Amino acid sequence: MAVSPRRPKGPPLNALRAFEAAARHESFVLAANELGVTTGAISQHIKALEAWVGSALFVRRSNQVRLTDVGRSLLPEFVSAFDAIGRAVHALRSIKPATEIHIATLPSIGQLWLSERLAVIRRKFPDLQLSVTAVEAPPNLEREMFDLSLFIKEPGAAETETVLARDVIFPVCSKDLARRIREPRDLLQFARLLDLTWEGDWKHWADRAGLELPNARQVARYSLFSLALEEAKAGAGVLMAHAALVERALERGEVVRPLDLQHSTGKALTLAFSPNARDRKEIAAVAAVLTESV
Amino acid sequence: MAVSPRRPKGPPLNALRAFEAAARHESFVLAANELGVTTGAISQHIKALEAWVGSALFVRRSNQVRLTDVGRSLLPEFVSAFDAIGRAVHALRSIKPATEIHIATLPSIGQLWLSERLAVIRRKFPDLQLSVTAVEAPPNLEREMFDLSLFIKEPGAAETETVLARDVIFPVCSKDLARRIREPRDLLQFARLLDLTWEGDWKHWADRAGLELPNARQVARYSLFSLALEEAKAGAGVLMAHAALVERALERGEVVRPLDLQHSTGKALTLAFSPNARDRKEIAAVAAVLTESV
DNA sequence: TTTCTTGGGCGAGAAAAACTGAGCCTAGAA
DNA sequence: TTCTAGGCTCAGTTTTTCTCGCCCAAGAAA
Repeated sequence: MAVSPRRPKGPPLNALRAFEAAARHESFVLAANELGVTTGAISQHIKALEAWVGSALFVRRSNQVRLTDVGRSLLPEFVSAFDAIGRAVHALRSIKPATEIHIATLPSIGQLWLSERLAVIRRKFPDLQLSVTAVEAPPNLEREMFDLSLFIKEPGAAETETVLARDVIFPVCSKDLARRIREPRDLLQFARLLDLTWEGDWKHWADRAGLELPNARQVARYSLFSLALEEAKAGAGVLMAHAALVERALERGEVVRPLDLQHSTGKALTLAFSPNARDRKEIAAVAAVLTESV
Repeated sequence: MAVSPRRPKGPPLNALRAFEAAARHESFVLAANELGVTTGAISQHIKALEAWVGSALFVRRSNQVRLTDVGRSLLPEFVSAFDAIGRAVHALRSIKPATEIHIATLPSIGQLWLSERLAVIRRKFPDLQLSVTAVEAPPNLEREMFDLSLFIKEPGAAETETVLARDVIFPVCSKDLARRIREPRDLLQFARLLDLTWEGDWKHWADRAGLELPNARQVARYSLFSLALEEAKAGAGVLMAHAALVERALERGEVVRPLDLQHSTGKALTLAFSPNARDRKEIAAVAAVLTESV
């Protein structure tokens, strides 16, 4: 009889996780980003996994990776498996009262909306460690170790999300500039400021205003909304602003609304809860402060 | 705003797996055995995980570990999460035709029943790598990387299992001894041989035979059925045998049945399939040989 | 009682895995 | 044409994981 010394081993769990992330994003860079490692690490995990199965999971195309058909067919099973792990880990986390709360949000929301509310929360709950992580896209809260996330997005299921405010956009600029603006057409004399995250905002608002936008040179793009806002304060041009992000600047008079017309994007500033978060009193308390502060 | 450099990390996946196994068995030794590592490794994983949560998952009681209540409440979620992982990994494995087939079985079944059939299979499918792992208890085939398992057990769901033969027990001994046996009572003059795995066999058969077993000295226990069988061949006593395990020895006349009376244990020699195994032609072929050989 | 056995803890060192960083490559965009 | 984005590999390092040896306590056996 053939002796087989030990039980046959499965593939390394970390490689499976790397595969799941890479397959979901169909990109090593995004996967690496999600898992907080370099692409090299992902690449090696995938390679190890492919060696284990003896079959390619991705096709490498110089500039990008694509899932093979088998790879793609495997994906749903892996996604739900790691969702299950995520839920289990959340359950594990929730056996102790939270002393540290992790919030994920857009950089701009973090700086312009959350920041001052966070100060309130810290004052109210001095024992709580709050951490805010700026990420570009809403994380999967079943999976990742955030307790709350705050994004401007299409509202989803009510059990896991609370809508804080409808998302509304309108132009803002410095007082100086505003004096020279009477009607939408007047905006065109100034540079249009915009955040790369919301590239289409100007178009949406212009459509609503019946304004034709020349596809002009006169556009300044910023990778951060707050940068664009600073520029607007300084009179560099007109910024298409999201209400939640400029409420403070408007109150302070640092920028003004030259025109009343505003446009509802259909999205909303939305607070999302990780599994179990609603049942954990510290997290619920933080969420309550955020909700009531609107 | 508090800067939180990276995304909050979850606990190490391997620690979760260690917890799942340890919690399921409520024993570090068994968990270590299942995962193919030492207890020390398990111990460290658990410690790391407890540090991560900040709360005890097990209570250590010098001679054993017990799950805490919270630990126990977490278990089902972890079990199903790792089952999901197991299924995903099986799916992953099955994208390539099998070149290596792993079978789990009892040591005694491996030696006395499977061994010669394996030879047939090897002859028939020379390209196939067969590996047989001897384990004490039927592994969870959703989880572990076996393709087939072969055990004497209560038959379960028909989709994942095939019954090869009802489990029947009866006494066997050498020809010499058999000459001095006419009725059940005569057995008592000889040593009773038994395998630790089936400690209760003598009792069951004796009940059926209406025989009173003195709780005698005259019992020789072996950790391997095949050892006990060798002893029986040598005339050291009477062995309570399982039909499947002595069929060959009976054919060869190495042992004989001194009495006709046999007892059905209600269990069966059962071939179990891992997920997907039935759809993989190499595995199905191997299973067919085993099934037809009965 | 004493002794043995079993299951687990702890620490040091070894082994294995995972990660990073630099340099290279290609396709498509500017 | 050049630049950029996304990926690959390889070497070297860091981190994790594992083993090994020794200790301990409780319960079983003697």
